[in-house]
Amino acid sequence: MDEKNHYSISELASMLEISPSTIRFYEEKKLIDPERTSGNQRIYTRKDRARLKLILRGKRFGFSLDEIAEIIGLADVEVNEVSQIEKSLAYTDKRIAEIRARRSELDLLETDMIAMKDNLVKRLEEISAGQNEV
Amino acid sequence: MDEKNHYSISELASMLEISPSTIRFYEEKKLIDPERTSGNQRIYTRKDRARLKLILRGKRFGFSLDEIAEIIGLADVEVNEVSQIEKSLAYTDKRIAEIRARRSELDLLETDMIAMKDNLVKRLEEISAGQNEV
DNA sequence: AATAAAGTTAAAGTTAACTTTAACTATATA
DNA sequence: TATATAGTTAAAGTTAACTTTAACTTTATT
Repeated sequence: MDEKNHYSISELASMLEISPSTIRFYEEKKLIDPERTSGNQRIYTRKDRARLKLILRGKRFGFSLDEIAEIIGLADVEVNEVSQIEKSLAYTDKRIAEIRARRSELDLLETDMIAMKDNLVKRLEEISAGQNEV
Repeated sequence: MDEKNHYSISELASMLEISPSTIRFYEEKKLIDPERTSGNQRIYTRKDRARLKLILRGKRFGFSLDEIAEIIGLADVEVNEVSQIEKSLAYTDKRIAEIRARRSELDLLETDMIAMKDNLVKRLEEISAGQNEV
Protein backbone atom coordinates (compact mmCIF):
# COMPACT_ATOMS: atom_id res chain seq x y z
CA MET A 1 0.00 0.00 0.00
CA ASP A 2 2.51 2.60 -1.03
CA GLU A 3 2.24 4.69 -4.24
CA LYS A 4 0.46 7.99 -4.46
CA ASN A 5 -3.21 8.37 -5.03
CA HIS A 6 -3.17 11.84 -6.53
CA TYR A 7 -0.97 13.49 -9.12
CA SER A 8 -0.41 16.93 -10.57
CA ILE A 9 -0.45 17.24 -14.32
CA SER A 10 3.34 17.29 -14.66
CA GLU A 11 3.77 14.34 -12.30
CA LEU A 12 1.34 12.29 -14.33
CA ALA A 13 2.89 13.45 -17.58
CA SER A 14 6.34 12.30 -16.60
CA MET A 15 5.00 8.98 -15.33
CA LEU A 16 3.40 8.32 -18.70
CA GLU A 17 6.16 9.94 -20.73
CA ILE A 18 3.90 12.39 -22.46
CA SER A 19 3.68 16.17 -22.13
CA PRO A 20 1.29 18.07 -19.89
CA SER A 21 -0.22 19.68 -22.95
CA THR A 22 -1.04 16.29 -24.40
CA ILE A 23 -2.96 15.51 -21.22
CA ARG A 24 -4.81 18.81 -21.48
CA PHE A 25 -5.51 18.06 -25.11
CA TYR A 26 -7.09 14.72 -24.20
CA GLU A 27 -9.25 16.51 -21.68
CA GLU A 28 -10.37 18.95 -24.35
CA LYS A 29 -11.30 15.94 -26.44
CA LYS A 30 -13.42 14.63 -23.52
CA LEU A 31 -11.27 11.58 -22.94
CA ILE A 32 -10.65 12.48 -19.32
CA ASP A 33 -12.24 14.84 -16.83
CA PRO A 34 -10.08 15.35 -13.74
CA GLU A 35 -11.07 17.11 -10.53
CA ARG A 36 -9.70 20.56 -9.68
CA THR A 37 -8.14 22.06 -6.57
CA SER A 38 -9.59 25.16 -4.93
CA GLY A 39 -7.12 27.09 -7.06
CA ASN A 40 -8.38 25.46 -10.27
CA GLN A 41 -5.41 23.19 -10.80
CA ARG A 42 -6.04 19.70 -12.13
CA ILE A 43 -5.71 16.69 -9.80
CA TYR A 44 -5.53 13.22 -11.25
CA THR A 45 -6.56 10.04 -9.45
CA ARG A 46 -5.27 6.51 -10.06
CA LYS A 47 -8.39 5.96 -12.06
CA ASP A 48 -7.51 8.89 -14.31
CA ARG A 49 -4.07 7.41 -14.73
CA ALA A 50 -5.50 4.02 -15.68
CA ARG A 51 -7.69 5.71 -18.22
CA LEU A 52 -4.77 7.56 -19.72
CA LYS A 53 -2.85 4.33 -19.94
CA LEU A 54 -5.77 2.83 -21.81
CA ILE A 55 -5.78 5.78 -24.18
CA LEU A 56 -2.08 5.38 -24.90
CA ARG A 57 -2.47 1.65 -25.31
CA GLY A 58 -5.30 2.15 -27.78
CA LYS A 59 -3.13 4.57 -29.70
CA ARG A 60 -0.34 2.07 -29.94
CA PHE A 61 -2.80 -0.22 -31.66
CA GLY A 62 -3.71 2.38 -34.21
CA PHE A 63 -7.04 3.48 -32.76
CA SER A 64 -7.95 7.10 -33.33
CA LEU A 65 -8.83 9.32 -30.39
CA ASP A 66 -12.44 9.30 -31.57
CA GLU A 67 -12.54 5.52 -31.48
CA ILE A 68 -10.90 5.52 -28.08
CA ALA A 69 -13.46 8.03 -26.86
CA GLU A 70 -16.20 5.67 -27.96
CA ILE A 71 -14.61 2.74 -26.19
CA ILE A 72 -14.02 4.70 -23.01
CA GLY A 73 -17.52 6.10 -23.18
CA LEU A 74 -18.78 2.63 -22.39
CA ALA A 75 -17.39 2.84 -18.89
CA ASP A 76 -19.12 6.17 -18.41
CA VAL A 77 -22.61 5.27 -19.52
CA GLU A 78 -24.78 6.71 -16.82
CA VAL A 79 -27.80 5.60 -18.65
CA ASN A 80 -29.81 2.84 -17.07
CA GLU A 81 -31.84 2.19 -20.14
CA VAL A 82 -31.72 -1.47 -21.02
CA SER A 83 -31.69 -0.82 -24.76
CA GLN A 84 -28.71 1.51 -24.41
CA ILE A 85 -26.77 -0.93 -22.27
CA GLU A 86 -27.50 -3.71 -24.73
CA LYS A 87 -26.22 -1.54 -27.52
CA SER A 88 -23.01 -0.90 -25.60
CA LEU A 89 -22.72 -4.59 -24.94
CA ALA A 90 -22.93 -5.38 -28.64
CA TYR A 91 -20.24 -2.77 -29.20
CA THR A 92 -17.86 -4.27 -26.63
CA ASP A 93 -18.35 -7.67 -28.22
CA LYS A 94 -17.42 -6.22 -31.59
CA ARG A 95 -14.32 -4.59 -30.14
CA ILE A 96 -13.27 -7.75 -28.34
CA ALA A 97 -13.57 -9.66 -31.60
CA GLU A 98 -11.46 -6.97 -33.23
CA ILE A 99 -8.78 -7.35 -30.60
CA ARG A 100 -8.67 -11.07 -31.27
CA ALA A 101 -8.31 -10.41 -34.98
CA ARG A 102 -5.44 -8.08 -34.17
CA ARG A 103 -3.69 -10.86 -32.38
CA SER A 104 -3.58 -13.00 -35.51
CA GLU A 105 -2.42 -9.99 -37.47
CA LEU A 106 0.34 -9.55 -34.96
CA ASP A 107 1.35 -13.13 -35.67
CA LEU A 108 1.58 -12.31 -39.37
CA LEU A 109 3.68 -9.25 -38.64
CA GLU A 110 5.99 -11.30 -36.49
CA THR A 111 6.29 -13.90 -39.25
CA ASP A 112 7.24 -11.20 -41.73
CA MET A 113 9.86 -9.79 -39.40
CA ILE A 114 11.32 -13.20 -38.70
CA ALA A 115 11.50 -13.88 -42.45
CA MET A 116 13.45 -10.65 -42.86
CA LYS A 117 15.76 -11.66 -40.10
CA ASP A 118 16.36 -15.10 -41.58
CA ASN A 119 17.11 -13.45 -44.86
CA LEU A 120 19.75 -11.26 -43.27
CA VAL A 121 21.26 -14.20 -41.43
CA LYS A 122 21.44 -16.17 -44.67
CA ARG A 123 23.11 -13.26 -46.38
CA LEU A 124 25.72 -13.10 -43.63
CA GLU A 125 26.39 -16.80 -43.97
CA GLU A 126 26.80 -16.49 -47.71
CA ILE A 127 29.31 -13.74 -47.26
CA SER A 128 31.42 -15.69 -44.80
CA ALA A 129 31.19 -18.78 -47.05
CA GLY A 130 32.36 -16.68 -50.00
CA GLN A 131 35.17 -15.40 -47.83
CA ASN A 132 36.47 -18.95 -47.38
CA GLU A 133 36.50 -19.58 -51.10
CA VAL A 134 38.97 -16.76 -51.68
CA MET B 1 -2.49 -21.79 -59.31
CA ASP B 2 -5.16 -19.22 -60.10
CA GLU B 3 -5.05 -15.54 -59.03
CA LYS B 4 -3.50 -12.80 -61.04
CA ASN B 5 0.15 -11.91 -60.96
CA HIS B 6 -0.13 -8.28 -62.04
CA TYR B 7 -2.51 -5.53 -61.06
CA SER B 8 -3.32 -2.02 -62.17
CA ILE B 9 -3.41 0.65 -59.50
CA SER B 10 -7.18 0.67 -59.18
CA GLU B 11 -7.36 -3.12 -59.07
CA LEU B 12 -4.85 -3.22 -56.26
CA ALA B 13 -6.55 -0.34 -54.51
CA SER B 14 -9.90 -2.09 -54.42
CA MET B 15 -8.31 -5.34 -53.27
CA LEU B 16 -6.75 -3.57 -50.33
CA GLU B 17 -9.66 -1.21 -49.74
CA ILE B 18 -7.59 1.92 -50.04
CA SER B 19 -7.62 4.60 -52.74
CA PRO B 20 -5.28 4.76 -55.74
CA SER B 21 -3.96 8.07 -54.48
CA THR B 22 -2.97 6.46 -51.20
CA ILE B 23 -0.94 3.93 -53.16
CA ARG B 24 0.70 6.73 -55.15
CA PHE B 25 1.36 8.53 -51.91
CA TYR B 26 3.18 5.50 -50.50
CA GLU B 27 5.28 5.41 -53.63
CA GLU B 28 6.16 9.06 -53.20
CA LYS B 29 7.24 8.14 -49.68
CA LYS B 30 9.51 5.40 -51.13
CA LEU B 31 7.59 2.56 -49.54
CA ILE B 32 6.99 0.88 -52.89
CA ASP B 33 8.47 1.19 -56.35
CA PRO B 34 6.36 -0.55 -59.01
CA GLU B 35 7.30 -1.21 -62.61
CA ARG B 36 5.73 0.79 -65.43
CA THR B 37 4.13 -0.18 -68.74
CA SER B 38 5.40 1.25 -72.03
CA GLY B 39 2.72 3.89 -71.59
CA ASN B 40 4.05 4.80 -68.11
CA GLN B 41 1.22 3.23 -66.14
CA ARG B 42 2.06 1.46 -62.92
CA ILE B 43 1.99 -2.34 -62.75
CA TYR B 44 2.01 -4.07 -59.39
CA THR B 45 3.28 -7.57 -58.75
CA ARG B 46 2.21 -9.95 -55.99
CA LYS B 47 5.31 -8.89 -54.18
CA ASP B 48 4.20 -5.27 -54.32
CA ARG B 49 0.85 -6.33 -52.96
CA ALA B 50 2.47 -8.23 -50.10
CA ARG B 51 4.50 -5.16 -49.30
CA LEU B 52 1.44 -2.99 -49.27
CA LYS B 53 -0.28 -5.43 -46.97
CA LEU B 54 2.69 -5.18 -44.65
CA ILE B 55 2.45 -1.40 -44.73
CA LEU B 56 -1.23 -1.49 -43.83
CA ARG B 57 -0.61 -4.04 -41.13
CA GLY B 58 2.12 -1.88 -39.65
CA LYS B 59 -0.23 1.06 -39.67
CA ARG B 60 -2.88 -0.88 -37.80
CA PHE B 61 -0.31 -1.37 -35.07
CA GLY B 62 0.37 2.31 -34.82
CA PHE B 63 3.67 2.43 -36.70
CA SER B 64 4.32 5.62 -38.63
CA LEU B 65 5.13 5.47 -42.32
CA ASP B 66 8.70 6.46 -41.49
CA GLU B 67 9.06 3.52 -39.14
CA ILE B 68 7.48 1.22 -41.70
CA ALA B 69 9.90 2.52 -44.31
CA GLU B 70 12.77 1.62 -42.00
CA ILE B 71 11.42 -1.87 -41.44
CA ILE B 72 10.77 -2.45 -45.13
CA GLY B 73 14.16 -1.05 -45.97
CA LEU B 74 15.68 -4.10 -44.35
CA ALA B 75 14.38 -6.30 -47.15
CA ASP B 76 15.90 -3.94 -49.68
CA VAL B 77 19.38 -3.68 -48.30
CA GLU B 78 21.55 -4.16 -51.35
CA VAL B 79 24.58 -3.65 -49.27
CA ASN B 80 26.83 -6.65 -48.76
CA GLU B 81 28.81 -5.06 -46.02
CA VAL B 82 28.89 -7.28 -42.98
CA SER B 83 28.73 -4.40 -40.54
CA GLN B 84 25.63 -3.04 -42.27
CA ILE B 85 23.89 -6.39 -42.29
CA GLU B 86 24.73 -6.89 -38.64
CA LYS B 87 23.23 -3.52 -37.89
CA SER B 88 20.04 -4.48 -39.70
CA LEU B 89 20.00 -7.74 -37.82
CA ALA B 90 20.15 -5.95 -34.50
CA TYR B 91 17.31 -3.77 -35.70
CA THR B 92 15.08 -6.72 -36.63
CA ASP B 93 15.74 -8.26 -33.24
CA LYS B 94 14.65 -5.06 -31.60
CA ARG B 95 11.49 -4.94 -33.67
CA ILE B 96 10.67 -8.57 -33.00
CA ALA B 97 11.03 -7.93 -29.28
CA GLU B 98 8.72 -4.97 -29.73
CA ILE B 99 6.12 -7.12 -31.43
CA ARG B 100 6.23 -9.53 -28.53
CA ALA B 101 5.75 -6.67 -26.11
CA ARG B 102 2.77 -5.58 -28.16
CA ARG B 103 1.25 -8.97 -27.69
CA SER B 104 1.20 -8.60 -23.93
CA GLU B 105 -0.20 -5.13 -24.34
CA LEU B 106 -2.94 -6.58 -26.47
CA ASP B 107 -3.73 -8.91 -23.59
CA LEU B 108 -4.09 -5.93 -21.29
CA LEU B 109 -6.35 -4.18 -23.77
CA GLU B 110 -8.49 -7.28 -24.02
CA THR B 111 -8.68 -7.51 -20.25
CA ASP B 112 -9.85 -3.90 -20.07
CA MET B 113 -12.50 -4.51 -22.68
CA ILE B 114 -13.72 -7.65 -20.97
CA ALA B 115 -13.93 -5.78 -17.67
CA MET B 116 -16.09 -3.16 -19.37
CA LYS B 117 -18.29 -5.85 -20.78
CA ASP B 118 -18.68 -7.57 -17.41
CA ASN B 119 -19.61 -4.24 -15.95
CA LEU B 120 -22.35 -3.75 -18.49
CA VAL B 121 -23.63 -7.27 -17.96
CA LYS B 122 -23.73 -6.71 -14.20
CA ARG B 123 -25.62 -3.49 -14.74
CA LEU B 124 -28.20 -5.28 -16.85
CA GLU B 125 -28.61 -7.92 -14.17
CA GLU B 126 -29.11 -5.28 -11.52
CA ILE B 127 -31.80 -3.65 -13.57
CA SER B 128 -33.73 -6.85 -14.11
CA ALA B 129 -33.33 -7.73 -10.41
CA GLY B 130 -34.67 -4.28 -9.47
CA GLN B 131 -37.54 -4.87 -11.83
CA ASN B 132 -38.58 -7.93 -9.82
CA GLU B 133 -38.58 -6.03 -6.57
CA VAL B 134 -41.28 -3.64 -7.85
C1' DA C 1 7.07 39.21 1.27
C1' DA C 2 9.29 38.48 -2.90
C1' DT C 3 10.26 35.60 -6.60
C1' DA C 4 10.64 31.41 -9.07
C1' DA C 5 8.32 27.38 -10.66
C1' DA C 6 4.27 25.29 -12.10
C1' DG C 7 -0.40 25.66 -13.69
C1' DT C 8 -4.41 27.92 -16.54
C1' DT C 9 -6.84 29.24 -21.00
C1' DA C 10 -7.41 30.48 -25.77
C1' DA C 11 -5.51 30.82 -29.98
C1' DA C 12 -2.25 30.04 -33.44
C1' DG C 13 1.22 26.95 -35.40
C1' DT C 14 3.07 22.31 -36.91
C1' DT C 15 3.41 17.69 -38.93
C1' DA C 16 1.98 13.28 -40.84
C1' DA C 17 -0.96 11.18 -43.81
C1' DC C 18 -3.81 11.61 -46.94
C1' DT C 19 -7.27 13.74 -50.55
C1' DT C 20 -8.59 16.76 -54.13
C1' DT C 21 -7.96 19.30 -58.23
C1' DA C 22 -6.43 20.42 -62.72
C1' DA C 23 -4.52 19.66 -66.93
C1' DC C 24 -2.92 16.16 -69.56
C1' DT C 25 -1.98 11.11 -71.61
C1' DA C 26 -2.97 6.25 -72.35
C1' DT C 27 -6.12 2.44 -72.97
C1' DA C 28 -10.44 0.08 -73.62
C1' DT C 29 -15.06 -0.02 -75.70
C1' DA C 30 -19.05 1.14 -78.86
C1' DT D 1 -12.15 5.94 -85.09
C1' DA D 2 -14.35 8.45 -81.62
C1' DT D 3 -15.20 8.74 -76.94
C1' DA D 4 -15.40 7.18 -72.38
C1' DT D 5 -12.69 5.31 -68.76
C1' DA D 6 -8.55 4.98 -66.32
C1' DG D 7 -4.02 6.61 -65.41
C1' DT D 8 -0.22 10.43 -64.81
C1' DT D 9 2.04 14.50 -62.32
C1' DA D 10 2.44 18.56 -59.49
C1' DA D 11 0.45 21.41 -56.40
C1' DA D 12 -2.83 22.85 -53.17
C1' DG D 13 -6.13 21.55 -49.58
C1' DT D 14 -7.70 18.86 -45.41
C1' DT D 15 -7.79 16.58 -40.88
C1' DA D 16 -6.14 14.51 -36.63
C1' DA D 17 -3.18 14.99 -33.08
C1' DC D 18 -0.40 17.52 -31.01
C1' DT D 19 2.80 21.68 -29.69
C1' DT D 20 3.84 26.38 -28.93
C1' DT D 21 2.94 30.90 -27.43
C1' DA D 22 1.23 34.56 -24.67
C1' DA D 23 -0.77 36.59 -20.95
C1' DC D 24 -2.22 35.52 -16.63
C1' DT D 25 -2.90 32.92 -11.82
C1' DT D 26 -1.58 29.72 -8.17
C1' DT D 27 1.69 27.41 -5.35
C1' DA D 28 6.25 26.56 -3.54
C1' DT D 29 10.76 28.29 -2.08
C1' DT D 30 14.07 31.64 -0.17
